[in-house]
Amino acid sequence: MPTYARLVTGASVDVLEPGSAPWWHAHSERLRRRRPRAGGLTVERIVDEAIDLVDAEGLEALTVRALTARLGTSSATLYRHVASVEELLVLVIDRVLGDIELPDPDGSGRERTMQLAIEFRRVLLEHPGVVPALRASPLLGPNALRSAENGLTNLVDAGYPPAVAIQGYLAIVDYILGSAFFDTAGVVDRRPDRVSGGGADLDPSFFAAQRAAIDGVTGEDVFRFAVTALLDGLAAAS
Amino acid sequence: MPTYARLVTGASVDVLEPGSAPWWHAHSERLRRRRPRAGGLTVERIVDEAIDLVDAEGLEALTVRALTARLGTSSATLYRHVASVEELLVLVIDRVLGDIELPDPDGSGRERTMQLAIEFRRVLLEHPGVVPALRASPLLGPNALRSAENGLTNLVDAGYPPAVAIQGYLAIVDYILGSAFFDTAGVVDRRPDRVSGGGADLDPSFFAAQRAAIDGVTGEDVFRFAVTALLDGLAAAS
DNA sequence: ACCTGAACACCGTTCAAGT
DNA sequence: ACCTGAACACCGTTCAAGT
Repeated sequence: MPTYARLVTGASVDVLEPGSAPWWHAHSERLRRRRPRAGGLTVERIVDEAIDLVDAEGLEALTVRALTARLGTSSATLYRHVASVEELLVLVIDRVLGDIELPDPDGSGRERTMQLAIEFRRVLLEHPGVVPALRASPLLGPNALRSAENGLTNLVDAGYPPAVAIQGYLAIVDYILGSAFFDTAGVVDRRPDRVSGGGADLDPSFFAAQRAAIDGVTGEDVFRFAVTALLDGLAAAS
Repeated sequence: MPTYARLVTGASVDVLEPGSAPWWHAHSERLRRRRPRAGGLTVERIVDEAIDLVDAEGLEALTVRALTARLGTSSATLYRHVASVEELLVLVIDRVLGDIELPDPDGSGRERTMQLAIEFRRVLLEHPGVVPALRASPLLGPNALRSAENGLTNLVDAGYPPAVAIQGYLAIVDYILGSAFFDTAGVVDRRPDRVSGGGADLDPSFFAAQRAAIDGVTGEDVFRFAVTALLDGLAAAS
């Protein structure tokens, strides 16, 4: 049984849910023990190539065969570095979240909250194809935790009592993810037969259409408006 | 070429994007022309069975073969009633949205807004497995439009200027969908090997875990809090 | 006129057999 | 010690052949 997880981390490990806290722990252990050969395949190269593929052709184009063809190996080889597609998606997500630049620490808590929200959204919209995978696992990777910690700190620094800060944080994150999720609908499917179809089959999403119909109201406008409203509501609840 | 769409609505129709406005138009035409035999398969039966299957075993269990086995026919038969799985999902979504009960018209605009939001969320959480399919197409089905119209009317009746009402509506809908989306993560995957695993592989999502960690703060609490905050922010922007 | 067995071109994943 | 061709058990979808 030469599955990767069994070989490297013991038979019990492939039971761990990819993206769970114990899985992340086992994963970092795994990476530490790696002694990659020059020119050989690495998890990093696999994840980078996967993101490029999804950005170019959408999530449904991310198949083991397509990815390994790009990497110049056979599909079976992938499984020496990654236990499953599910695991690959978990790594892709945290990699993307690593692009989030934390806000200038000199700003006020409220300014930093807005900055982080906009930056979070920016990163997600930069990789629309990846967005649906956000839900496939809890966001417990190192990059996810780094942003979460910063987000909570910003709200506490803004002066909200901890209980309010937590609720506000959860509400804002749900909103960021929800808005990114639905603002990227329709952008993601890049199957050639759709793109070349023209007209009706390129129908944007309902919400995008509504926004476009209202002069000057962009997804970004609604986003700033909503986050501001949430922050004001937070103040009222304190 | 006996594909359903070609047979009934003409060769150009199977180019229509399922869930788009022209597709919905063609679909209602199609249903009007149907003269179903007694005991025969109907789109309604297919959709009902699909929802039952997804509720019981999750979205990834919804395969043509599994569904037609439940319906007592062969997989090929499904394609006489539905053009593709994508189309089936569009019908499933609008069917679920049909469960939304519109708020008591005697309430104030603000009360109705909150009622509709909570009811929308309730329906989505009742069918956690279908939630990810919400993004697969624009929400332009008859039931989706019915709720959207009500939602906008409620905000206008609450006294917000139309421009504010629209932005508020979009923000609230994004939030409802986002919160349902992430609150149902982890609940959806009911593959037997996961459910029986116990412990680590049942890890709830990050946000659910955080909520559970804070005594008495439920997803519902955060939801009411966030919608209230958005409404208050709306008032401030008017 | 309706239904379907068998096939097609895909998936993710495994493993015996190569080097 | 690492890689991979070929296979396995699935997908969604099609269509010739049945009734």
